[in-house]
Amino acid sequence: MALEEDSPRYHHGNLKASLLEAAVNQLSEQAEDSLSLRGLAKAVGVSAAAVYRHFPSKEALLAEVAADGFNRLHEQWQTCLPGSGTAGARERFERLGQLYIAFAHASPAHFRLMFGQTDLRRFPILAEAAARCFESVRVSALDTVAAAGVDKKWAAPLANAAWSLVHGYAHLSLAGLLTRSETGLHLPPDLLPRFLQIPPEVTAKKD
Amino acid sequence: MALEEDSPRYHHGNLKASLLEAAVNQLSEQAEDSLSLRGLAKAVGVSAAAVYRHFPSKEALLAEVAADGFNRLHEQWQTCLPGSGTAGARERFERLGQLYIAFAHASPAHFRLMFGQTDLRRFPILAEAAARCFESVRVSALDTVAAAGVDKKWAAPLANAAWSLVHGYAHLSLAGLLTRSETGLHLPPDLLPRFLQIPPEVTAKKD
DNA sequence: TGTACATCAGTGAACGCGCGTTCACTGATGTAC
DNA sequence: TGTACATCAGTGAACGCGCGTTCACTGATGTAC
Repeated sequence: MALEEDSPRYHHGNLKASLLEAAVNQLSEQAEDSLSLRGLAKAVGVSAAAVYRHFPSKEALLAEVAADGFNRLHEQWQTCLPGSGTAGARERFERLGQLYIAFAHASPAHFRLMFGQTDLRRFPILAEAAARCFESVRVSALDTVAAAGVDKKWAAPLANAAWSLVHGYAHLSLAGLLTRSETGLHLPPDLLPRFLQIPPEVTAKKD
Repeated sequence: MALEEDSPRYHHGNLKASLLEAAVNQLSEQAEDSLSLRGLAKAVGVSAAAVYRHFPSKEALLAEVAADGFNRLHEQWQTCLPGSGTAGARERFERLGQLYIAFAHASPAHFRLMFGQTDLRRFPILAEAAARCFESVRVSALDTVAAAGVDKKWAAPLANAAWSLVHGYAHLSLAGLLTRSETGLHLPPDLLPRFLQIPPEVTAKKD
């Protein structure tokens, strides 16, 4: 299983993973709509036709790249899902949002690919990866609402509002449209407790 | 000045406006990245080369289409800018957001074009149209903060938060990712007073 | 351990397409006299 | 009012490009005997 990156062999051995990796790399440097199958194959040092051994179409490849993004996000979220660790429900929910924005800023084109191409959602591998992330948002919102003693019926609206805020912030700040502050996020403090209509001190620091 | 829509004449007479109109029409039916200069020319009944009498490039045309979107939005906003009318500052600010979301839902592809292609921002006609809209958001936030008796320094963070919320909501609901409610927007009620840390009743109904 | 063979991940050339853009041109318009 | 002419908004053919995809193929791999 000794893989030598440099030696060009007839059988690449790891082509599918390499293509996905190359795609993610290219997305850190160029816009998501300028990803080409041929360019990807070239980057990996393989003929364009070879791609079709591993993906039925360019779209299927893109769907897997997008799914990969959701999987990375979901993995980062493991540290702040209910039942995982030190902080309280509200802190975990806030951390979810912070990681979301951090991901978008770290990989803007990847982020846009994940949310831009609605028609890619028909590939199950993407739909499922995305659903797993969205479910995490909802679960965390429910957890937060429960921990705050708020009626459960507010969990879904809270999830929508918080997710919208975070998603919009990610999108607009990437586009350079928001005012800046020294601290990074230039938002009113304590938005979440206000969503929850609880004075900040009630739920603060309960670890 | 009698323009007959149907009769094909050698000189179109109104080609630039017709091209922009055709573009907006096509955006209501197809994705923003499938707009082609040739397709547009065909839709208007003119050769592709004729487009270059009115736009130096396809990008310039797209920039004008995006600018047109901002201009439409700005025009709709005239009824709810400070100094215009019946409602209070907070109601006007909320109305801004509602019109923003309504625009996005009415013309998803146009909306995405306006915010998606950051590199189009180098066309002054677009940059200026966009800046006019963004300025309205900031002015309205400032107005709202002032009317609520909140320190002016919160105007910018409020504008960012409210705009992010609305933009994210528009984007995510277009993608079909949010939970739905009968009333349309499925969000916690009275988000804005909570942003402002004012009990709803203080600023409600002051017309 | 050595050979035959099925499997399948690769190759490279080609297809056909639609695209943005350029070019030399043509024909309608409007103004000067 | 009629003619000459400059202007310029159109035409249609062509260029060159990069794209996704297909095809007949080749060569490496691993398994059966």
